[in-house]
Amino acid sequence: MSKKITSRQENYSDWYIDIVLQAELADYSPVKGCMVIRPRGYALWELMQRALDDMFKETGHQNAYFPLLIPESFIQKEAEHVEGFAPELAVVTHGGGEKLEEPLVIRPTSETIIWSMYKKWIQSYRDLPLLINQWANVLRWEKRTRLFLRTTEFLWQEGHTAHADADEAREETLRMLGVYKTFAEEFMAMPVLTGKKSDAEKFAGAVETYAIEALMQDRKALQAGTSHFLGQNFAKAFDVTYQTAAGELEYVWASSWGVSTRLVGALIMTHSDDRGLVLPPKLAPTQVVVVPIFKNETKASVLDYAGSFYDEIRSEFRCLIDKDENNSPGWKFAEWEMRGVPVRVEIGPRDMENGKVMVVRRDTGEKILSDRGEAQELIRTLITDIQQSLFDRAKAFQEENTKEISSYSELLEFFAGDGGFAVVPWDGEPESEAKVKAETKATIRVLPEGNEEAAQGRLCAISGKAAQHMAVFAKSY
RNA sequence: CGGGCUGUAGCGCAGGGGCUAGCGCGCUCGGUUCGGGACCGAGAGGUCGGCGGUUCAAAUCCGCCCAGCCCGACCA
Repeated sequence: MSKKITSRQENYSDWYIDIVLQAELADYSPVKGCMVIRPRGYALWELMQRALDDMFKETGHQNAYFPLLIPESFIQKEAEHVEGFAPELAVVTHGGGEKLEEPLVIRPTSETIIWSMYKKWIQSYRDLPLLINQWANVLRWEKRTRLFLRTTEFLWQEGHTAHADADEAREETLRMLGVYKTFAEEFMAMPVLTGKKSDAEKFAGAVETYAIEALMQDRKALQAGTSHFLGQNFAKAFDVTYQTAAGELEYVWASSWGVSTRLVGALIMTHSDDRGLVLPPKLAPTQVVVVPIFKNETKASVLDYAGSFYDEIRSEFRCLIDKDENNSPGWKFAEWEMRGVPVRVEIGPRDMENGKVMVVRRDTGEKILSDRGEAQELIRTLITDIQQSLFDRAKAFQEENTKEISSYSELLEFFAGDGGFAVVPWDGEPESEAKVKAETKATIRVLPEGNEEAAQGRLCAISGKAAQHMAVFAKSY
């Protein structure tokens, strides 16, 4: 046992960090709060990017790239936006050895620079909608950072759309929220709640913020993606108007939406176990690893048998064959489990003689002795099964840890214990929300669709007044 | 940014004013092994996180700084 992963029970934070470092997903950089995404982690991100990017293209978006540096004055044009971001900005004051006339901000998000350009590009209703996405890095000076979950610099995509009317912009906001939900559930096998954020939690500069929220294994919520209806806030701040068919000048309506490398952290915390990373097959950089088991006398023949099997399946699956001669099979099993490869195929002399291969699934540890001729189909089935069963397991966990609450004492008790998602009738008052935060550390994660109707006739669990919403509270990352 | 803990070989740690800084794992070479983290032998690898101070002498004592973890404040 050379590598040890702290158990989740012993220390959930240490467990998470152990996995990130030992599975070689990322490493600390010399700069505080920053991280190096290593090839194994970046491969995961690339697969996420590919799936998301396809979905963005299918919904009519185009990619573009806007600059890293933003004039400081731009950030200040939208009042709430300035206030929201001021504490976490990094500012460039010098360039080429000289002090700059106007400092440049390293983008914390790109609304301002994008809307300064949209002003140039939009004149007529014929220019709308404008549906642009960019893949980029952003920088936010975070006080407390954690690998993938909150880093000073991170990678993300940000979609920025401009529309002729409010309904269309709202529709876009919700469409992309739906894209995120689909991606989270179908690719990451991570069930999410969707809904609107309370005012306290919404994006600085947005009219409405929507989010997907997932429940991690420690029963804390993680905001995994956000989609904002920006109203005309940025259009007004940057004076972006268009002429309608009737010849009137109107401000443009906007949405923006993003997901980041935080998704990698979400993925780890949703499925992994005390042996290491567990990855859903759709996003696993390596889906199948073939481990030949041989002695000196059997080496050539086993490698030949295992190698030909590997050659047969490699066109269908992302796979590797581990021919290393220095590590024992047991070491390799543990290592590939730690790295989260969904399916392992063990092939030794016995299998070779009997025309078999041993197929092992990472999520359950189940070993299946298969005829060699049937193994590829078995793996195909397992890949689908594992994807589904990871989702089912996570979904069951989410449901087990979601509780409807009606009284304040019950709420306190819930968050003093294991916690999870608490579905709570809420009067809609910021004071009630703040009280819960102060006394339990739990915040409103989302106001799910249809929550107002569900709250009718109920009393706020915090104030006792008439409830306006059924709010989902949780402690969060 | 406040409180606590930590920083010595790639990783995990021991040492705690004095002569050549150790141990386990890993790494390199040779050999034997190989169906759940193998073994033998020989090696390589260190400005003791950084800077400054005290001292005849600092990994060790003092100060400042940097980084990491935990708690808090803050955080689309």
